[in-house]
Amino acid sequence: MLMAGDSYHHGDLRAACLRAARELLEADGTAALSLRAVARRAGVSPGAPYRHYADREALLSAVAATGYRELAQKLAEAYPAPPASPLDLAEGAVAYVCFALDHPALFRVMFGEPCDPRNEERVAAVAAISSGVTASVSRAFPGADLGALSTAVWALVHGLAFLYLDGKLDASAPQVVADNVRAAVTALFAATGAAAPPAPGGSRSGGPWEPGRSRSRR
Amino acid sequence: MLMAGDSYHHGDLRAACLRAARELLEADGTAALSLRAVARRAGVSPGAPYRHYADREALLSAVAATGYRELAQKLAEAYPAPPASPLDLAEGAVAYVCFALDHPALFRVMFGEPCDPRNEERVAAVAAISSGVTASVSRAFPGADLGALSTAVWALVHGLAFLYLDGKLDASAPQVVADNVRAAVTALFAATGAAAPPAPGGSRSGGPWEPGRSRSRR
DNA sequence: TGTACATCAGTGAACGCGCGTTCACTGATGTAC
DNA sequence: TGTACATCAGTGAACGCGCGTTCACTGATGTAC
Repeated sequence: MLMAGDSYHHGDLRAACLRAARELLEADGTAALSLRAVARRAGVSPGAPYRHYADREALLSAVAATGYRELAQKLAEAYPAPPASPLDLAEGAVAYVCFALDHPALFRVMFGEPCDPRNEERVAAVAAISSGVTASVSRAFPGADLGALSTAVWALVHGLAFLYLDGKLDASAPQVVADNVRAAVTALFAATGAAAPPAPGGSRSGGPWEPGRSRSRR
Repeated sequence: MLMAGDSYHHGDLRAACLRAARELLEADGTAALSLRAVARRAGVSPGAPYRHYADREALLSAVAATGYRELAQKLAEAYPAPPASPLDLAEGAVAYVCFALDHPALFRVMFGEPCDPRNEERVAAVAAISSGVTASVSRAFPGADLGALSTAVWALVHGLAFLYLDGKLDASAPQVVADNVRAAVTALFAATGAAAPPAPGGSRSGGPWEPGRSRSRR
């Protein structure tokens, strides 16, 4: 009878490898994850992971998939209950960028190297993010060219994440990042018109985001 | 007396290493560039590059710098003589994405891994791109919150490049990419108002980009 | 112009390393009777 | 319940590899006189 953490041989080495890989990424901050290091960390011989993963690439894809799922989760949490306005998208952007900065090495595994398109788990997890973005955009901008606009919004957010990750933008403090991400998203919308519902008593164009009016974040 | 390609010892090994590195990136398509491979390709012993680069990291930064400069060049070429409208930004986006797809491995060296912020050449080359974007944005959107909007535009374009590079978006044909990039950028502007100068006789919102009206590209 | 010398770019062998992957094996677990 | 067997997760040693980097050296080039 299997029990978590106390089972047949090692137990669930498949999951243990994923955990070890994630820990290594957090600890060493490097995206150069090796199978041997994972095995070592999982307390297992170098050959053991091959019982569960065909090769290094397969493990990497599985790790990436856990990251995609976690990111999707964070995005879902970032929106207020019915996500409805363009400004809600800014909160999604903040969540996306924060995820990247909280897990830089993982993020690079997810997006920083060519990925194996034949790994179904991976493809499915990415599709979930993509369709989540599309759903949010469709509610924030009813009637827009959904495909093109979703692509643009995802790209905007994704690009912000990478630029922060690379140190191309000031990522010195989480609050600074959050404010600047909101400002960037807002500026893009503000520059081109007045998509957002008018703020009570506030002009929206070009001004900095007012922290006092911050949206529903936990 | 030094002459190009016929000089003191090897000649200009510093430049030859850069060339070899670029060739390897193009040929092998991998961003895992090794000093030894570069030396081999340059027809020189493994230790030779150390006369010109302190270590692998230094060579990588120098390679990245050539990439930044080349990208800046391409961006400059993408704009019509006085870049003035938001739609011109779409052409810049197309150029940026095309550069990434034309040089995927190089692009990943430039942006796909943590970069050494103490390499001055590298920092300067990045700053050139950043300020180029800012200049264009300031002309396309006079009066906007320049800092935030430039960040947003760069991020948008940068994110598009990465999503295409990762296969997250359909990159099957250059023309498809160009059209979709224009559509994405246009959709973002269109969704939020009417920033672009009205096209003669054309509604702008949500529709696909009309190829016949293509902007000044060479 | 010729000679002696200093410089320094490139050589090639060597170092120690960690890697991915294979493979015959062992031994714990589950199962058939 | 007990025994014989089949399964298969994990072992540990080994393979061949390419890597970054060092180092004493050599020999072509430039320079001082």
